[in-house]
Amino acid sequence: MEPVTPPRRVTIVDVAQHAKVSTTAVSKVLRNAYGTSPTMRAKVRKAIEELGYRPYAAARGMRGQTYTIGVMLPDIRNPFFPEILDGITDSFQDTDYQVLLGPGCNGVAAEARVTEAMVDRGMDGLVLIAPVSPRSHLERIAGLVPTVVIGRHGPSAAYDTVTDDDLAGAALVIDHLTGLGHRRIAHIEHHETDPIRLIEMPNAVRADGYRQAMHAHNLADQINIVSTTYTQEGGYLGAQQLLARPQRPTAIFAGSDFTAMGVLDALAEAGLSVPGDISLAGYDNTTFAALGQVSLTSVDQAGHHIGANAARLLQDRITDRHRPTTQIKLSPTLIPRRTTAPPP
Amino acid sequence: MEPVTPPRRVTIVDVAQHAKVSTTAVSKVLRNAYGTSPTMRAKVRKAIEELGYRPYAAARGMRGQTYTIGVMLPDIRNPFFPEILDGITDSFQDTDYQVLLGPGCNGVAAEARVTEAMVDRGMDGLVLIAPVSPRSHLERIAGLVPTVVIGRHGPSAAYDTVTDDDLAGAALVIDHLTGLGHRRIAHIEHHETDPIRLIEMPNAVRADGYRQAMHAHNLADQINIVSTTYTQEGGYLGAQQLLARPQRPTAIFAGSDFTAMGVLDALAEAGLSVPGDISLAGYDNTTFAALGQVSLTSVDQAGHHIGANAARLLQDRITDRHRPTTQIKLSPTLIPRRTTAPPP
DNA sequence: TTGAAAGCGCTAACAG
DNA sequence: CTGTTAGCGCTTTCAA
Repeated sequence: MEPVTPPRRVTIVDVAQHAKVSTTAVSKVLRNAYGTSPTMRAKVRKAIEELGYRPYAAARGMRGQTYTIGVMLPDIRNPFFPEILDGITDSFQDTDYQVLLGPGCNGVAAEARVTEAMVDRGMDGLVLIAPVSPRSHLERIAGLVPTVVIGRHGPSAAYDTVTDDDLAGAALVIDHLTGLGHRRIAHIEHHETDPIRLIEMPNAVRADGYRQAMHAHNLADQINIVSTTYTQEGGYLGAQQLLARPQRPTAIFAGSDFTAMGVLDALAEAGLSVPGDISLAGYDNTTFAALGQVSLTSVDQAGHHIGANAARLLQDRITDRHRPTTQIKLSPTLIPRRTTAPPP
Repeated sequence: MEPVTPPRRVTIVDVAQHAKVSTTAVSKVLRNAYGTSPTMRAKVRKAIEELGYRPYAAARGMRGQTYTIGVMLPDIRNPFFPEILDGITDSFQDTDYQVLLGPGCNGVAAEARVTEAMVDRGMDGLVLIAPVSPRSHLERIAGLVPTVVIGRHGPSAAYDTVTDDDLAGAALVIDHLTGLGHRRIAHIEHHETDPIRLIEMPNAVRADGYRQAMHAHNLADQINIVSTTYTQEGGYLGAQQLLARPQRPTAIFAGSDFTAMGVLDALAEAGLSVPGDISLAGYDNTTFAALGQVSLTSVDQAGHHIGANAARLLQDRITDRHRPTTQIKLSPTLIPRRTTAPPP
């Protein structure tokens, strides 16, 4: 057997003929526009129902809206991002907008490709989650399409932003650890060199928060940072480096839960127990952290809340492109679990 | 400060004027169509470059192609799906197609909404990953747009399929466990009642594979199934039910890694050690299973391979809508880790 | 090999 | 309140 050629789509013209009205009328009913009598609405609705009509987005796109929101997700594997995504999709659930995701955006080039593709497809709004693209690119995109950027510190005149307070999050961890009696607290950061990203990226802000919090606790002389990446491997290598240094830390603040997973591997390999020998905290409160076998102390960012706020900002911006940009900063909370305890 | 109104997009007309040729010429060069001289191609390419022209997908869509592939992912949280997705996107990397994901497709209604939205947006091809929709809906969609279905057993005349051999996967697990000396091997399945899904869904096939393999090992009298869901909670509840039954199993085959995570929780709560008291195997070989702290024996499905095959089938079908449908079945492999050992 | 022109389905001026 | 009509940017006959 073989698939057959698809039948011609039902168009607004078919509906108009069936309902014995003009196409304008149909269009207006579709968009709940001004100037339609209840009688006409009923007739049109009935025809739409009977014919199974659905508006063709490409044609609508040619006249302005596509009713599509694009979300750029840097890493679909990071269990933190789905929360944000849910927050976004839930907010658009009862609207005519459909949310579509751009996958595989690892790196500046891939991000550019995906964002351009979204612009080309006439999307009505964009949410960029933790983009690594240079600011100039973000602002260019935002100049073309209403855009909200999540997880990038530093305000912009071109786009709205939603961030979690990474400075406060890092402080939560250090407060928790010092409260338990730790002094030799090390940090594993995601390496960053670009001067703008050094200010704007969450990883850089977390490292900064670590430094500031250590100062605040009069532990400036204990500051001990190793610079790898926010990956399991980065955590593994980072922990090995830390263990090789003269004074072994009694606690490690890993910049992300992924990193913490690698730290756990390295510590297990070195025959060290957690939290017996070393305490460990992560960041993002991912599913990994919550697993009973892992039970990692972590910082929760309320991803759903972040996404919902981004969606609201985006809808506002779509409504009024000229309103001043808004920056929303949300507060993280600490989730203490079994990987942190008083030092030995 | 406030964002400004975006400048008018560069169109094919601008390019034509700039290059001093017709719009037809530009269109042909864009699509590498027949009937363009090298001189003309060069002129047009130069103009495109200088003006930074990008084709507007909505306009293209009105005449046929949108150069967009839609992928429906049921659960973005399942760490198995990103592998498939990578396989798909990698295959489309060097083409003009852009892959976009439909998020939040949990349940029949949500799936319908997303698939319809993709059809409305004139997508050129669809990949549906492990859809739960009734077969009739899948075939209707496939009648409208070239479609490949992943992870749904049972051939269709309307769409191509790529599946992993779940029957063989279940057998791998049972072979492994019996090889270790287990006889009382229980299974936790995802509850299914719909008669068609009972044949087509991977979870149902895995349960079937468990039964067949137990028979093959002359352990038909030991068959012990509990029916919950493929979630952490489902695993937790399933394990509790198993422990409450008269003869405690020496091994549990959980239908998914998610399920296995819940089993681990329940066993820990009951004071049972893994694999000391009970061996445990999962399915999907997700990131969870690979975590050092967990180290779960699992079945690997070669997700990247699945995705790549689906992409190839889709491209073939887009090229020729009338070719007979193809069914591809891939073979899983067992990844033994530390949660399985000989019975006590 | 090249270009003129029609039209895809929809929206929005504008006229009635 | 309702309908006529002119495009949106692109592809595709068809004629030159």
